[in-house]
Amino acid sequence: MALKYSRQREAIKEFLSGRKDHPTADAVYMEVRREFPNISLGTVYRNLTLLADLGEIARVNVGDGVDHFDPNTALHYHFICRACGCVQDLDIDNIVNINEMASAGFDGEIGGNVTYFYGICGKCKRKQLS
Amino acid sequence: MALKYSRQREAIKEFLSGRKDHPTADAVYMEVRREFPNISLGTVYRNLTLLADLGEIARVNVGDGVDHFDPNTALHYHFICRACGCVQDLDIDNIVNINEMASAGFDGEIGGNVTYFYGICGKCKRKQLS
DNA sequence: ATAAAAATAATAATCATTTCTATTATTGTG
DNA sequence: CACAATAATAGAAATGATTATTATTTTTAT
Repeated sequence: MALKYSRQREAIKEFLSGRKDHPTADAVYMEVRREFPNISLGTVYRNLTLLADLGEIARVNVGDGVDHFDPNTALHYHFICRACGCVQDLDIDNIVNINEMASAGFDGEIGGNVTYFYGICGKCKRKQLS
Repeated sequence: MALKYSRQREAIKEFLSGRKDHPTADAVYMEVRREFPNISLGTVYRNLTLLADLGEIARVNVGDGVDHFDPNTALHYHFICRACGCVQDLDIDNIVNINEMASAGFDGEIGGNVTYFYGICGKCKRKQLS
């Protein structure tokens, strides 16, 4: 099944590429709908899954029950605010090799890890003080 | 709303305490049903949530779309097999302080992190070789 | 221009989980 | 022990995210 161009898919990719807030499928739907008023949610889901499978975007599971999508496919870590639920990128320069640590004394093979951090984001922290 | 005893809740707690395989709510339901043939799935969910809120068990999100439950509430890490989906405990002795690393240059407050490892478990690895 | 194949919109289905409600079980007090 | 207050239950319906289905529309190679 050779890939065929679709304006909807381009719009989804285009929208996502300008985002740093890791939108959900529904958030993508809401926005792309302004350009394509009768795009269906199913189309959004199908294309997000396709793009993720192609490796053009990343699906991010931060444990809040909803999938988020990230135009940045490079390895990096995420922070999730317990107060507002926002998802932000973290810039950890020292990449610790926790995979090797975990491999010690384990009889299987560790291929990777998923790590996310949670707490209170800067905005919510400032709001609490006032 | 003061807590009241319930035989169903005891059975759920009892069953879970003897497990190392991190069962899902449905798996708990299937087993406890042998003792309480008409326990409802809703009761299982409600009690698992209650026990987790009380801190007597832990809810484990390993990114497979289903919640798992763990009688071990102490800090430890999990491994998920990409082949069979099993969830195992990992024994990492050196606990790296990645929270502090992530905090560097971040304007919010990091309270914790969720980390899980994935790969091929020992059993599946051996199966692949044969 | 056209026909094959892929993508779409709209809708129905699925799956995990939560909520609702009438009934049952637990428990503190007389 | 009886009994009333209230928490917990079973069963069923509801919810929310996601996937599947299908008839129609787009894309694209010839």
